[in-house]
Amino acid sequence: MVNPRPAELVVKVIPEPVLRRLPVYYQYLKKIVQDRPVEYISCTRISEDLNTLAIQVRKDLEITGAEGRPKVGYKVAEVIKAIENFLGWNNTTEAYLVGTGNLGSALLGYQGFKDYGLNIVAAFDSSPEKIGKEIRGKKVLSVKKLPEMIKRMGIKIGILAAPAAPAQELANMMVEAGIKAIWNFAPVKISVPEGIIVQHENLASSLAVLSKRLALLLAER
Amino acid sequence: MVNPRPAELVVKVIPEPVLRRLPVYYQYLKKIVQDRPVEYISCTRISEDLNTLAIQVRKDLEITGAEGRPKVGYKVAEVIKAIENFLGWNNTTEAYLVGTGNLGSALLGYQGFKDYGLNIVAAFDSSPEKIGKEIRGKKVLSVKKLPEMIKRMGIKIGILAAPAAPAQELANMMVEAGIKAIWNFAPVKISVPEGIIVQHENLASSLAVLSKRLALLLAER
DNA sequence: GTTAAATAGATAAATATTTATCAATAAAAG
DNA sequence: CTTTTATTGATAAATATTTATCTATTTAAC
Repeated sequence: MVNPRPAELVVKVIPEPVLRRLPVYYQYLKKIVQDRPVEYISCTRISEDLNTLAIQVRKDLEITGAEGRPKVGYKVAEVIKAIENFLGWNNTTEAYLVGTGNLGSALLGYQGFKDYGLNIVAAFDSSPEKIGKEIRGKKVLSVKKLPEMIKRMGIKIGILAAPAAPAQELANMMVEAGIKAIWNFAPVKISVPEGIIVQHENLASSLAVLSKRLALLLAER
Repeated sequence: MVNPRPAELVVKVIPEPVLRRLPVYYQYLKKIVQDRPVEYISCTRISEDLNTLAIQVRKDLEITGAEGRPKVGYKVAEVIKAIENFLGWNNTTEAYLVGTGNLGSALLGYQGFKDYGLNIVAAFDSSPEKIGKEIRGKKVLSVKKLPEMIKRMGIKIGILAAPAAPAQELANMMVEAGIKAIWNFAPVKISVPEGIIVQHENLASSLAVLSKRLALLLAER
């Protein structure tokens, strides 16, 4: 007889596609309750509205721990909570943003982050004209202060919205100072030591999918 | 004996993960040649620099039709061209942008798009203060003119950077006027008729992956 | 020349992810 | 109260994607 591993050690690894779909349900359900009070909703209904398969929705929700009732469906509020808890969006995480160009400014002004438990508390830039000013209500500090501030405030997430050229160096600086996760919007792959998380955000990747699909579409007939 | 399908009808469908990786190679290779003139590069080298597996790189490049030589590797310039051709980035596609808030403005100012064969030729907004002005050098027109302009210019790609609320309506308007592909940055899933492409860009999805991985990292030990 | 090394290309195996099927359950209809 | 229906939850199958193995080829070193 084989001894099963103790439950604590079985770290169930969640497929990335599932993780990426959860926020879609989350946004959808939040909109649902906002538009009109709905207590229950079924996977069938969700899948029709989001144009996917009911089985997939069921599988995905199962992972969050949400439980439904036959013939009725899931309690909307419970699913929202389940997704929040599962993703760790129930309590706020503070982050620093580095680079206040077009994209950086847009990210600073994005109101949606607070729904996802993310709070950008300050921005950093190297340009003297920007340092000391405020952008979208957030203080802009000199990148020279970045390491010290990361340490002092115990910041764990860094959002990198700098140009390609200085991106790697800025990432090194952040990691050195104790950042554990970098959300990278710079159009280069950055290297980090083992144990540090990098989430690469690449517009070009999405555009590639779009371009190819459009090309195929226009080519057929 | 089974008759194989004629070659023209065998539309080889490309896995989305592959499509998403191609721009990463593309950016990497462009940077390589920019930094110093390199004629050949091997999969091994690429995989080391990008921290992936050589086999994957080889498989991915194979799809673009690039050919390498044993012991030497691929001609850098040829791979770049192969990716461009494969994704249809070799000739420019014109696009309209709808919504000139923080994100819309950032997209208007993004210089990288021209490398990917995308040219945002005009922007549309409903706010009277913005109409008639220029943002990042691009004219802002009234959304009322959107359908007419799409038809007149034969625009095929619409970039939707509006708030969630009007997103669906704007999408409808675009499709009605002849748009074939929508790059959607609004934080809602939008529905379109069969045959129209929607590429959903969801920051929350990426953040979900980051959040979960960070939570797991901080939880261990 | 001959041999060794590095690499692409082809084929096969392994793994991850999606989709389908079936059984159990609770609500609603008759 | 019984039957029907819609639904979840569990299990299984199918498909997609990644990773490994093997072979052939080309270059460079000896």
